[in-house]
Amino acid sequence: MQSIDTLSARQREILDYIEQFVEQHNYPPAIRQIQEDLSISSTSVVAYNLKVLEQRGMLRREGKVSRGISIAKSEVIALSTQISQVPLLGYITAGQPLPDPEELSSENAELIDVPADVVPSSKLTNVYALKVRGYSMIDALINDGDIVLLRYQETAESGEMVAARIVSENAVTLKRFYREGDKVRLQPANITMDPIYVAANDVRIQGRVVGVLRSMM
Amino acid sequence: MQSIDTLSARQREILDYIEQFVEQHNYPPAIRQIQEDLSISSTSVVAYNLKVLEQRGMLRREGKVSRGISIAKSEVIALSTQISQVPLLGYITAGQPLPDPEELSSENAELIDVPADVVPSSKLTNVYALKVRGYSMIDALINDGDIVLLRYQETAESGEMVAARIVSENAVTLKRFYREGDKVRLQPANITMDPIYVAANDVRIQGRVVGVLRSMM
DNA sequence: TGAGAAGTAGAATATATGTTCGTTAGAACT
DNA sequence: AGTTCTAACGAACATATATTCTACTTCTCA
Repeated sequence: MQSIDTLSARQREILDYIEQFVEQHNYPPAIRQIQEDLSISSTSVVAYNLKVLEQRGMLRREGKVSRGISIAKSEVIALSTQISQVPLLGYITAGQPLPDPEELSSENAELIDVPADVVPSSKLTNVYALKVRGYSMIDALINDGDIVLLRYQETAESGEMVAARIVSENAVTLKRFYREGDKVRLQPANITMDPIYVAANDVRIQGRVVGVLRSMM
Repeated sequence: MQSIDTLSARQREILDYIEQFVEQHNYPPAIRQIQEDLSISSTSVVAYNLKVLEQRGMLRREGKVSRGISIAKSEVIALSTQISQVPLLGYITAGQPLPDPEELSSENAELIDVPADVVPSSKLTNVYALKVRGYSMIDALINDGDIVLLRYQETAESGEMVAARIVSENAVTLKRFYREGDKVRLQPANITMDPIYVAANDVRIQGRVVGVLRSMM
């Protein structure tokens, strides 16, 4: 047998063929199909090479099962690029209250993809998206048209960026949250700008900002 | 036969089973497997219902092929969530020149997912990503740690946001580009800030900003 | 209430498909 | 040259799997 990560030409050929076949048909090829399409003289040759490929971990096989071949790689892809989506529940503006995240489960909401680099799929529960309207969030480095990703939570730890509703002003704002006694300091993400201070009981946290997506197409 | 979009309980059960089976095994189930696991009395019952499901377009079958079942839906998913990734080529700071996008094809670069909502996969050619270091891009509403998506191009139309290198200052900046005679106006995305004017021949466009990803985990 | 449609049963049949096994041809090594 | 190992052959074999056919139940609706 060759060194651990070298595949013979034939093995690579077979692997590619399987990959392509699954892509096209959504089900795996039979050994005979591989044999014929690749002009291999005998099914046993295919079987032999499949065994090698399996030992190398390039694919998995289910014994005695017709077409019981699955490519390991495609599983990895399926895992790493698993469909991570959150519902886009509506708009966020300075003046309006946020849409009710109770509709999180609503099936009719549009879904948007969230790359794992922004929010790991493991932490995607209770996360929803809102589209920003207007320029009121510019001090949070968020522009008109941006999509903000919020995790629904009513409390926050100091330093987290939250969607905060200031009750007395009936305004929603995105700022970093710092609890300071019976007051709350709301600090713009833009470090060149000054914080504002609000009475703690005048602030309702509506969610934590976990990401921002901006398209400039 | 029932109305066009009504499936019998058994049909739905079978469909769900297949879906789940494929999910788990990466290859489709055999008719007998469906029969046994769902405690159906005969394979012909399964065959009958599969035929109905196929006529409804819920799945596709390849005649006489073992396990030649593929769920239509999974194809759609495969298409709509196609893997859209771009290479992360390095960092962008105010002082440093940009990494050479020639390495675009370099296979060793880390890849990051780009949701279609940010950049449609059809327009993803020549796009690469850079991670922002420092706070020099705040006037472009871009923070330390953000990931900017750039399409490589050396010219730009007025109004596009570009990565511009100001030669005399050896600085890179992200601004909206406006050509005004032999001068160039570079306008911060933050509309509350003032533009700067530079001689046209002092500006090198390094790419167009097509998106921004910000993670706040 | 009765006939046709939709669905279920059971068994037999045909074939699609994985596996086994004895051989052979080279390559690598002694 | 002899041994050993990988890779490839070809055919026979066993069985996994789809299909077919007939008969029987339920359901639907005029």
